[in-house]
Amino acid sequence: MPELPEVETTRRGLSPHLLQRRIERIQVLQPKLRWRVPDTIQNIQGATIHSVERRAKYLLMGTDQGHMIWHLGMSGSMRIMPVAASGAKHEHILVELDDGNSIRYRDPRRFGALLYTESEPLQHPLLSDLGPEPLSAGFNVDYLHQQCRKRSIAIKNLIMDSHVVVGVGNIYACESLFASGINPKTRASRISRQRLQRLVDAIKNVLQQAIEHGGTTLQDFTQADGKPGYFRHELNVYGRQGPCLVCGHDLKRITLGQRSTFYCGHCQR
DNA sequence: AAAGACACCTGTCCGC
DNA sequence: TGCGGACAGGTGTCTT
Repeated sequence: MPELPEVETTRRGLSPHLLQRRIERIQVLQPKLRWRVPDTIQNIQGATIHSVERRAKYLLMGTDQGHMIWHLGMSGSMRIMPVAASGAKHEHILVELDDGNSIRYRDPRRFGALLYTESEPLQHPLLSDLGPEPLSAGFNVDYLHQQCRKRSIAIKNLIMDSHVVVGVGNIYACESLFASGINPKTRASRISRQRLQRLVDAIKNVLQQAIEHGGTTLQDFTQADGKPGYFRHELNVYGRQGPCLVCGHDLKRITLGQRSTFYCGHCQR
Protein backbone atom coordinates (compact mmCIF):
# COMPACT_ATOMS: atom_id res chain seq x y z
CA MET A 1 0.00 0.00 0.00
CA PRO A 2 2.15 2.75 1.16
CA GLU A 3 4.22 4.34 -1.54
CA LEU A 4 6.80 7.04 -1.00
CA PRO A 5 4.31 9.81 -0.09
CA GLU A 6 2.67 7.65 2.57
CA VAL A 7 6.00 6.68 4.10
CA GLU A 8 7.17 10.29 4.04
CA THR A 9 3.89 11.40 5.61
CA THR A 10 4.42 8.81 8.33
CA ARG A 11 7.99 9.96 8.89
CA ARG A 12 6.95 13.58 9.25
CA GLY A 13 4.15 12.68 11.63
CA LEU A 14 6.29 10.45 13.82
CA SER A 15 9.48 12.46 13.92
CA PRO A 16 8.54 15.19 16.43
CA HIS A 17 7.19 12.55 18.81
CA LEU A 18 10.32 10.42 18.63
CA LEU A 19 13.37 12.66 18.54
CA GLN A 20 15.29 12.60 21.83
CA ARG A 21 12.83 10.07 23.26
CA ARG A 22 14.15 7.04 25.11
CA ILE A 23 12.88 3.58 24.15
CA GLU A 24 11.63 1.97 27.33
CA ARG A 25 10.35 -1.31 25.94
CA ILE A 26 9.67 -3.09 22.65
CA GLN A 27 6.84 -5.59 22.47
CA VAL A 28 6.79 -7.84 19.44
CA LEU A 29 3.34 -9.44 19.54
CA GLN A 30 3.67 -11.04 16.08
CA PRO A 31 7.24 -11.57 14.85
CA LYS A 32 6.19 -13.20 11.58
CA LEU A 33 6.28 -10.33 9.15
CA ARG A 34 7.90 -10.41 5.69
CA TRP A 35 10.99 -11.47 7.57
CA ARG A 36 10.94 -12.60 11.16
CA VAL A 37 11.60 -9.67 13.50
CA PRO A 38 15.09 -10.43 14.90
CA ASP A 39 15.51 -11.00 18.61
CA THR A 40 18.37 -8.51 18.48
CA ILE A 41 15.76 -5.75 18.17
CA GLN A 42 15.76 -5.85 21.97
CA ASN A 43 19.33 -4.48 21.90
CA ILE A 44 17.77 -1.12 21.26
CA GLN A 45 15.90 -1.01 24.54
CA GLY A 46 17.06 1.94 26.62
CA ALA A 47 18.42 3.78 23.58
CA THR A 48 17.61 7.36 22.64
CA ILE A 49 16.25 8.08 19.16
CA HIS A 50 18.35 10.70 17.40
CA SER A 51 17.11 10.47 13.80
CA VAL A 52 14.00 9.51 11.83
CA GLU A 53 14.88 9.26 8.15
CA ARG A 54 13.45 7.76 4.98
CA ARG A 55 15.22 5.97 2.12
CA ALA A 56 12.91 4.69 -0.62
CA LYS A 57 9.94 3.22 1.25
CA TYR A 58 12.02 2.32 4.29
CA LEU A 59 11.80 4.27 7.54
CA LEU A 60 15.08 4.46 9.42
CA MET A 61 15.22 5.24 13.12
CA GLY A 62 18.71 5.87 14.43
CA THR A 63 19.74 5.53 18.04
CA ASP A 64 22.94 5.38 20.01
CA GLN A 65 22.47 1.59 20.12
CA GLY A 66 21.77 0.73 16.51
CA HIS A 67 19.14 1.37 13.86
CA MET A 68 15.61 0.19 13.27
CA ILE A 69 14.67 -0.36 9.60
CA TRP A 70 10.92 -0.41 9.06
CA HIS A 71 8.87 -1.20 5.96
CA LEU A 72 5.09 -0.82 5.71
CA GLY A 73 4.56 -3.42 2.99
CA MET A 74 1.10 -3.31 1.41
CA SER A 75 -1.06 -2.63 4.44
CA GLY A 76 1.19 -1.27 7.17
CA SER A 77 0.75 1.91 9.17
CA MET A 78 2.37 3.45 12.22
CA ARG A 79 0.71 5.66 14.79
CA ILE A 80 1.56 7.44 17.99
CA MET A 81 -0.74 6.49 20.87
CA PRO A 82 -0.58 6.49 24.67
CA VAL A 83 1.02 3.36 26.09
CA ALA A 84 -2.18 2.72 28.01
CA ALA A 85 -4.41 2.79 24.91
CA SER A 86 -5.92 -0.57 24.10
CA GLY A 87 -4.53 -2.41 21.10
CA ALA A 88 -6.27 -2.70 17.77
CA LYS A 89 -6.45 -5.83 15.66
CA HIS A 90 -3.25 -6.55 13.71
CA GLU A 91 -1.10 -4.31 15.89
CA HIS A 92 2.07 -6.40 15.82
CA ILE A 93 4.71 -4.18 17.40
CA LEU A 94 4.59 -1.65 20.23
CA VAL A 95 7.54 0.61 20.99
CA GLU A 96 7.06 2.26 24.36
CA LEU A 97 8.68 5.64 24.90
CA ASP A 98 9.69 7.51 28.04
CA ASP A 99 6.94 10.12 27.72
CA GLY A 100 3.99 7.74 28.01
CA ASN A 101 3.51 7.45 24.26
CA SER A 102 4.14 4.48 22.05
CA ILE A 103 4.62 3.66 18.38
CA ARG A 104 1.96 1.22 17.21
CA TYR A 105 2.84 -0.78 14.10
CA ARG A 106 -0.25 -2.27 12.48
CA ASP A 107 -0.11 -4.45 9.37
CA PRO A 108 -3.00 -6.80 8.51
CA ARG A 109 -1.26 -8.52 5.61
CA ARG A 110 2.15 -8.71 7.30
CA PHE A 111 4.13 -7.88 4.16
CA GLY A 112 6.02 -5.24 6.11
CA ALA A 113 9.18 -5.59 8.16
CA LEU A 114 11.16 -4.46 11.16
CA LEU A 115 14.88 -5.12 10.99
CA TYR A 116 17.77 -4.17 13.22
CA THR A 117 21.32 -3.27 12.37
CA GLU A 118 24.25 -1.88 14.27
CA SER A 119 25.95 -0.90 11.01
CA GLU A 120 25.23 2.01 8.70
CA PRO A 121 21.65 1.28 7.57
CA LEU A 122 22.27 2.48 4.00
CA GLN A 123 24.83 -0.34 3.71
CA HIS A 124 22.19 -2.93 4.53
CA PRO A 125 21.72 -5.38 1.63
CA LEU A 126 18.11 -4.28 1.19
CA LEU A 127 19.13 -0.64 0.79
CA SER A 128 22.55 -0.72 -0.80
CA ASP A 129 21.50 -1.31 -4.42
CA LEU A 130 18.57 1.06 -4.68
CA GLY A 131 18.14 3.67 -7.41
CA PRO A 132 18.00 7.41 -6.73
CA GLU A 133 15.31 9.19 -4.77
CA PRO A 134 12.71 10.52 -7.23
CA LEU A 135 12.66 13.95 -5.62
CA SER A 136 16.44 14.31 -5.71
CA ALA A 137 18.50 16.06 -8.39
CA GLY A 138 20.02 12.71 -9.29
CA PHE A 139 16.73 11.63 -10.81
CA ASN A 140 16.69 13.63 -14.03
CA VAL A 141 16.18 13.16 -17.75
CA ASP A 142 19.82 12.27 -18.42
CA TYR A 143 19.67 9.50 -15.87
CA LEU A 144 16.28 8.13 -16.94
CA HIS A 145 17.23 8.27 -20.61
CA GLN A 146 20.32 6.22 -19.85
CA GLN A 147 18.26 3.71 -17.85
CA CYS A 148 15.78 3.32 -20.72
CA ARG A 149 18.42 2.46 -23.31
CA LYS A 150 18.09 -1.10 -24.57
CA ARG A 151 15.25 -1.83 -22.19
CA SER A 152 12.30 -3.55 -23.83
CA ILE A 153 10.03 -3.58 -20.80
CA ALA A 154 6.95 -1.40 -20.51
CA ILE A 155 7.75 2.04 -19.18
CA LYS A 156 5.39 1.54 -16.26
CA ASN A 157 7.28 -1.53 -15.11
CA LEU A 158 10.56 0.33 -15.49
CA ILE A 159 9.61 3.27 -13.28
CA MET A 160 8.30 0.83 -10.66
CA ASP A 161 11.68 -0.96 -10.54
CA SER A 162 13.45 0.17 -7.37
CA HIS A 163 16.83 -0.34 -9.01
CA VAL A 164 15.88 2.39 -11.50
CA VAL A 165 14.13 4.83 -9.17
CA VAL A 166 12.62 4.24 -5.74
CA GLY A 167 9.26 5.08 -4.26
CA VAL A 168 7.05 4.91 -7.35
CA GLY A 169 4.35 2.34 -6.68
CA ASN A 170 1.27 1.34 -8.62
CA ILE A 171 -0.86 4.39 -7.88
CA TYR A 172 1.74 7.01 -8.64
CA ALA A 173 3.12 5.17 -11.66
CA CYS A 174 -0.36 5.28 -13.21
CA GLU A 175 -0.87 8.92 -12.27
CA SER A 176 2.56 10.05 -13.49
CA LEU A 177 2.11 8.36 -16.86
CA PHE A 178 -1.29 9.98 -17.26
CA ALA A 179 0.13 13.39 -16.36
CA SER A 180 2.89 13.00 -18.95
CA GLY A 181 0.64 11.57 -21.68
CA ILE A 182 2.58 8.30 -22.04
CA ASN A 183 0.89 4.95 -22.62
CA PRO A 184 2.03 2.63 -19.80
CA LYS A 185 2.64 -0.23 -22.25
CA THR A 186 5.20 1.70 -24.30
CA ARG A 187 8.58 0.01 -24.36
CA ALA A 188 11.09 2.09 -22.42
CA SER A 189 13.69 2.29 -25.19
CA ARG A 190 11.18 3.79 -27.64
CA ILE A 191 10.33 6.93 -25.69
CA SER A 192 11.93 10.19 -26.80
CA ARG A 193 14.12 12.22 -24.51
CA GLN A 194 11.59 15.04 -24.62
CA ARG A 195 8.82 12.77 -23.39
CA LEU A 196 11.07 11.31 -20.69
CA GLN A 197 11.62 14.86 -19.48
CA ARG A 198 7.87 15.21 -19.12
CA LEU A 199 7.75 11.92 -17.22
CA VAL A 200 10.50 12.96 -14.81
CA ASP A 201 8.67 16.21 -14.14
CA ALA A 202 5.37 14.38 -13.67
CA ILE A 203 6.80 11.87 -11.20
CA LYS A 204 8.31 14.62 -9.07
CA ASN A 205 5.16 16.68 -9.27
CA VAL A 206 2.72 13.88 -8.43
CA LEU A 207 4.79 12.64 -5.49
CA GLN A 208 5.27 16.14 -4.12
CA GLN A 209 1.56 16.91 -4.38
CA ALA A 210 0.67 13.61 -2.71
CA ILE A 211 3.01 14.34 0.20
CA GLU A 212 1.36 17.73 0.64
CA HIS A 213 -2.04 16.02 0.82
CA GLY A 214 -0.84 13.53 3.43
CA GLY A 215 -0.68 10.60 1.03
CA THR A 216 -3.43 8.41 -0.44
CA THR A 217 -5.75 6.33 1.73
CA LEU A 218 -7.57 3.52 -0.05
CA GLN A 219 -8.25 1.23 2.92
CA ASP A 220 -5.66 0.86 5.64
CA PHE A 221 -3.35 3.80 5.52
CA THR A 222 -3.44 6.34 8.33
CA GLN A 223 -1.07 9.18 9.13
CA ALA A 224 0.75 9.06 12.45
CA ASP A 225 -2.11 10.94 14.11
CA GLY A 226 -4.71 8.52 12.79
CA LYS A 227 -6.07 10.70 9.99
CA PRO A 228 -6.34 9.31 6.45
CA GLY A 229 -4.42 10.80 3.52
CA TYR A 230 -6.39 13.07 1.21
CA PHE A 231 -4.67 12.56 -2.15
CA ARG A 232 -7.27 10.02 -3.17
CA HIS A 233 -9.48 12.87 -4.28
CA GLU A 234 -6.74 14.06 -6.63
CA LEU A 235 -6.35 10.76 -8.50
CA ASN A 236 -7.10 11.10 -12.22
CA VAL A 237 -6.93 7.50 -13.39
CA TYR A 238 -6.01 5.05 -10.60
CA GLY A 239 -9.02 3.04 -9.48
CA ARG A 240 -11.32 4.87 -11.88
CA GLN A 241 -13.60 3.72 -14.63
CA GLY A 242 -15.77 5.60 -17.07
CA PRO A 243 -14.91 8.81 -18.90
CA CYS A 244 -11.47 10.41 -18.76
CA LEU A 245 -11.63 13.66 -16.80
CA VAL A 246 -9.69 15.42 -19.55
CA CYS A 247 -11.03 14.11 -22.88
CA GLY A 248 -14.13 12.11 -21.99
CA HIS A 249 -13.05 8.86 -23.67
CA ASP A 250 -13.56 5.73 -21.58
CA LEU A 251 -10.61 4.90 -19.34
CA LYS A 252 -8.90 1.55 -19.85
CA ARG A 253 -7.89 -1.03 -17.28
CA ILE A 254 -5.27 -3.65 -18.16
CA THR A 255 -2.75 -5.82 -16.32
CA LEU A 256 0.96 -5.06 -16.60
CA GLY A 257 3.51 -6.94 -14.56
CA GLN A 258 0.63 -8.53 -12.64
CA ARG A 259 -0.59 -5.15 -11.47
CA SER A 260 -3.80 -3.37 -12.42
CA THR A 261 -3.01 -0.47 -14.70
CA PHE A 262 -5.33 2.43 -15.41
CA TYR A 263 -4.92 4.85 -18.30
CA CYS A 264 -6.62 6.83 -21.02
CA GLY A 265 -6.01 5.39 -24.48
CA HIS A 266 -6.72 8.78 -26.03
CA CYS A 267 -4.60 11.06 -23.81
CA GLN A 268 -1.76 8.56 -23.43
CA ARG A 269 0.03 7.45 -26.57
C1' DA B 1 21.47 -9.80 -18.15
C1' DA B 2 16.71 -8.95 -18.61
C1' DA B 3 11.92 -10.05 -18.19
C1' DG B 4 8.21 -12.34 -16.21
C1' DA B 5 5.96 -15.30 -12.71
C1' DC B 6 5.35 -16.33 -8.01
C1' DA B 7 5.18 -16.13 -3.08
C1' DC B 8 4.12 -14.08 1.31
C1' DC B 9 -1.01 -12.87 4.21
C1' DT B 10 -5.53 -10.98 5.51
C1' DG B 11 -9.57 -8.46 4.40
C1' DT B 12 -13.16 -6.86 1.34
C1' DC B 13 -16.25 -6.97 -2.28
C1' DC B 14 -19.12 -9.09 -5.82
C1' DG B 15 -21.85 -12.66 -8.04
C1' DC B 16 -24.50 -16.73 -7.35
C1' DT C 1 -26.40 -15.69 4.79
C1' DG C 2 -22.80 -18.37 2.92
C1' DC C 3 -19.25 -19.56 -0.36
C1' DG C 4 -15.87 -19.10 -4.00
C1' DG C 5 -13.08 -16.17 -6.51
C1' DA C 6 -10.86 -11.91 -7.73
C1' DC C 7 -8.44 -8.22 -6.05
C1' DA C 8 -5.61 -4.90 -2.99
C1' DG C 9 -0.77 0.30 -1.80
C1' DG C 10 5.32 -4.14 -2.24
C1' DT C 11 9.28 -6.56 -3.44
C1' DG C 12 12.71 -10.41 -2.93
C1' DT C 13 13.50 -14.65 -5.27
C1' DC C 14 13.06 -18.01 -8.60
C1' DT C 15 12.42 -19.50 -13.46
C1' DT C 16 12.69 -18.64 -18.29
